[in-house]
Amino acid sequence: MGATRYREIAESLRHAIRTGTYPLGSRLPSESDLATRWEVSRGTVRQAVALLASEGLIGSRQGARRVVLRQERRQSFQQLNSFAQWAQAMGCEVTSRILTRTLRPATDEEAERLDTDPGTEILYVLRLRHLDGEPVMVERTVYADWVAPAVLELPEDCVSIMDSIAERADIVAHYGEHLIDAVAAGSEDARLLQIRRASPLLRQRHLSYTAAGRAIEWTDDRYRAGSVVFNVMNSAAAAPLERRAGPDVTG
Amino acid sequence: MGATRYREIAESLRHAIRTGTYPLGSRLPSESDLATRWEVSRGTVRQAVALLASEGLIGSRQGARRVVLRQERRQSFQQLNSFAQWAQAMGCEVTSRILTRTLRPATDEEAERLDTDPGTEILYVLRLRHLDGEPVMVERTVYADWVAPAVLELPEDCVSIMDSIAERADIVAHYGEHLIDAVAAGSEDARLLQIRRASPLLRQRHLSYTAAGRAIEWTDDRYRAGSVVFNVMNSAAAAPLERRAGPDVTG
DNA sequence: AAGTGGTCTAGACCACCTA
DNA sequence: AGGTGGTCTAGACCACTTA
Repeated sequence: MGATRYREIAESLRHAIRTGTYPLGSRLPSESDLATRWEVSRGTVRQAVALLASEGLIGSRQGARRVVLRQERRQSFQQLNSFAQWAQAMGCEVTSRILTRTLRPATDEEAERLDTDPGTEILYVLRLRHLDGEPVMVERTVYADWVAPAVLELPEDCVSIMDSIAERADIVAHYGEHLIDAVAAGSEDARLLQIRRASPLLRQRHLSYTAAGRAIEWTDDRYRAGSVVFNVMNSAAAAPLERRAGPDVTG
Repeated sequence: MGATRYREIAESLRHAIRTGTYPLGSRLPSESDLATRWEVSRGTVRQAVALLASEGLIGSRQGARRVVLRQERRQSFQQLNSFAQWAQAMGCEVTSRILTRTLRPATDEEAERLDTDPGTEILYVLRLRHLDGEPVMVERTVYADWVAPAVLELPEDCVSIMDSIAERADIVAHYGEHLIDAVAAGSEDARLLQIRRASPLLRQRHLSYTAAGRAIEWTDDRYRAGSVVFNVMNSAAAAPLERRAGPDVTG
């Protein structure tokens, strides 16, 4: 996390927005104004404001000053990819328990997701996760063969598998792809989460991979309804999220 | 949609990625290489590749060539904000019916979302939407007072309200904020979607506003489970989506 | 009409990866 | 060690908004 000039400026602007120096709906100083104040070129100022725009904090239109759209910064990638990091940042007490760990050949779908050959030995993990003592999420993950040894070493109450394998085996997620939808609780889900069968669950399936593009894991996380909300901010300039048809859309 | 040099280059690269000139996992030419080929400066090439990166197509790390992460472009902002535009792009037949339109004072929550005073007269619309004849989504929207007249003029089978008011009244959404979670179907939901009460629904609440930051509408869309999946791609560099606690997380 | 953001150039130095 | 992306500069012209 290198400290650069444009990150400094961005952080200063973030702080000014959060503390009300530039209230919601107000206009930011012009680029040339900021460039003068910070004694940098206009290009560097543009890098700073582009960062804030990508965080959804400000919006812009040609010819008009930039406008403050929100006061709070969006959470980081780590917090989206890691349940533990997210929950800790929220100030919740997180506990987890690995219920089963099974080495077995990958199914065709798993092999495709993990970009490996069908039949490769992968590691399947079933895990139950709690917030402040309440069971909130069931996690079913398959880890790629080259990751499995590191995961097998971990204790069954390990709070964050991703953090642990980053530290011990230097396996770090750089990219993620997420599929979000709603499903009815199956009997295993219902038993573990202590809810009725067919209750609504928010499902987040995601694939993590390294900076080099190597797949690490493919996971199916199911949250009790009401426990979690996903939030996304977009604009005509940038739309990070897309909507897709589910399997049972007719046609 | 102005044609600029960097957009041209981006479109050309997108095409090359989609058609396999640069397959999944392969490396893109270097910036200086592209700059020479296109007879532009390196800065312009960087704008082009930044665009592709924001679409999730390519990833980058300092010192190494850019890598192809996916082949297909993410859908546009319009398609995320507009059910009709999304469905049409998918090749589905879309129909909609406005069931009720009611002018009434805004509740406190609605007033806050629409950034107006509690008690301001807003327009509440209940609408049922079909894909290929199947009821798929229930939409409950409140429109800001200044938008209401344009919406009241529309026929009850209007396919896209956002498109129509853009055309007739020049009211265009530029930004959106989305909250995604799962809920159980209420009795009205169940009746309209022809499913059982308490069935799982994927809920997308969203707020649209203009380029100037003025709130247009606040809506609660509920999809039949299995009909739609939200997809997001993120990286350590950019995380557009965040996870939030729901109302009934303990603590 | 003046101000502002959007686009573009032609350089430069550095940190990092790959061979 | 050479190549590559990340950062930064100091200009320029244009399209658009605002007063």
